[in-house]
Amino acid sequence: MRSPTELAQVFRDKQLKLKPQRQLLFSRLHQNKSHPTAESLYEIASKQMPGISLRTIYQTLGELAEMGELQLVDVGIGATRFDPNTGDHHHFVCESCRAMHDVDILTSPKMSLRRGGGFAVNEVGVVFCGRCNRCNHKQQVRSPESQAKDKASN
Amino acid sequence: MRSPTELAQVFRDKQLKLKPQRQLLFSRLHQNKSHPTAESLYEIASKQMPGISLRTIYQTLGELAEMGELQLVDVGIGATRFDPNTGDHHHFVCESCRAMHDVDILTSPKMSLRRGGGFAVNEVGVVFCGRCNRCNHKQQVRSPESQAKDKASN
DNA sequence: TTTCTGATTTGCATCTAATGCTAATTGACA
DNA sequence: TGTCAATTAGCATTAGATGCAAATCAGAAA
Ligand SMILES: [Mn+2]
Ligand SMILES: [Mn+2]
Ligand SMILES: [Zn+2]
Ligand SMILES: [Zn+2]
Repeated sequence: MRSPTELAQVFRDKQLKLKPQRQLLFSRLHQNKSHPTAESLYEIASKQMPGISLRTIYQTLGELAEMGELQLVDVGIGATRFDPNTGDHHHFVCESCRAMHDVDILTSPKMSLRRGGGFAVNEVGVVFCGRCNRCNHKQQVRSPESQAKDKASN
Repeated sequence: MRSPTELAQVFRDKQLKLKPQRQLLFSRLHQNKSHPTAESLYEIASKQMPGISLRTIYQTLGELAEMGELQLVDVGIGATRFDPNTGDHHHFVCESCRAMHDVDILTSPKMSLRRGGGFAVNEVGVVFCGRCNRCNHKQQVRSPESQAKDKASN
């Protein structure tokens, strides 16, 4: 995803308004490696802009995704994650704390794309599911509630 | 997944009752390659047993999954799919009609398992997303409503 | 065969994640 | 400064799924 300033330019060029809500999200997303959900961004954004609407978060994230600035990652467990890293990579997700980490691509794009038994393949997603080091050490499985609070970042 | 008769035995051994609802689902699931959702199984089962509850479908599918007789496949688009094929394989899903097809494993298990940047990986899921041949031919994108009706099978 | 009892089913409430809708607000430009 | 389309925010609604408790029933025991 481009830098907040570059994005601002893009938005201006498209006659889109530069509301503070957007600018805030641009900055919270830029170089964010935490793979946040809409809700987690909402919590973070609310600290700096109390009263911001969750609806706006969804709205803006949707726009950015449509513009190709964000990648949507849905691993089938919990909510959709938003990833400003639009490069070709995959993900590991901890089934205990739900933290998500990048996994640099292992499968050669050649092998993965354009093969699927004779179908037109647009996208290949690889998800590694397991336990992160941190969760592996503490024995306890943490409650889904406490998990949500992990991904503060940026 | 085992055959209906084998499953019946397993259930008896565990002092679980052999209700007709279960037997019906056993038979609708056995060797079913359509990767049905709970709802689609509900529709199918309702034809033979009007009045069967969707809650029971979810219940029974959950039990079978917990017993390792079914594989849950969640591709992040639409509902969870249930797969009686518990072998090591992956999936192609058509983003137009949502049909799901098996993709025989391409990644060597060695390469995929036990690698993810230093995490304990339990499972690797590969999802190919695109358009199936049928949808590729007809231009039109079909409505999500009409799509649901494809997966009649067994 | 009848009785008894815990397993099962079912309907309904509830939940999470997300989207639809619309009135109120506001940035940008004339 | 006024205008107006873009944007926001609040609320309703949806899809998919699970929690809960009363009613039902398979099958062991008598
Ligand atoms: Mn990533
Ligand atoms: Mn399969
Ligand atoms: Zn973890
Ligand atoms: Zn298709």
